[in-house]
Amino acid sequence: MSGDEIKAKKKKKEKAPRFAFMTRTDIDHLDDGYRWRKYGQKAVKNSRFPRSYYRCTSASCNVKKRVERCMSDPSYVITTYEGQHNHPVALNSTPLIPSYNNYITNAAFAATAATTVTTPTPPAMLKLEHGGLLQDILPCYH
DNA sequence: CGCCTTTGACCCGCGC
DNA sequence: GCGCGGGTCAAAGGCG
Repeated sequence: MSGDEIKAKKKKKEKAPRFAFMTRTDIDHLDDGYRWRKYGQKAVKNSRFPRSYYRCTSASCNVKKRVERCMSDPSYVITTYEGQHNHPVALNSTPLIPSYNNYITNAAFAATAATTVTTPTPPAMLKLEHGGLLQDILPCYH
């Protein structure tokens, strides 16, 4: 890893836009068009289920992804995106959710630029090919 | 062969 | 001052 990353993290908190949403699916690996590499797994106190940490495999892509199961409904998965992709989709295959990626970027940008909470009028529910449904979007700031 | 996954241990920041 | 939680990294192995 590069000291720059650690330096950036330690010296300066990079303003990575955080965007979280709840999805109902049995699979954690939803191909949004990008490749993710799991780099850690830790159990949360509030949840009896472990939380998974993913990171974009792209070289210049410092995007991080956090996947956790709902404490009350294990059938629901909370995905939190941190940062934005800096390179085009590496997957030449058909992305599972075309609007998915665009939606995240839009929401993240809106949350960062707009101080006031303004919902960009997103699709209420996106149908996932895996049989899941995009339930709701929540501006997660942790 | 290449790529990704998993586990453990380590480290830092903050709270009380 | 001390402790805890959360987060990250590294290495190895397995599989397609």
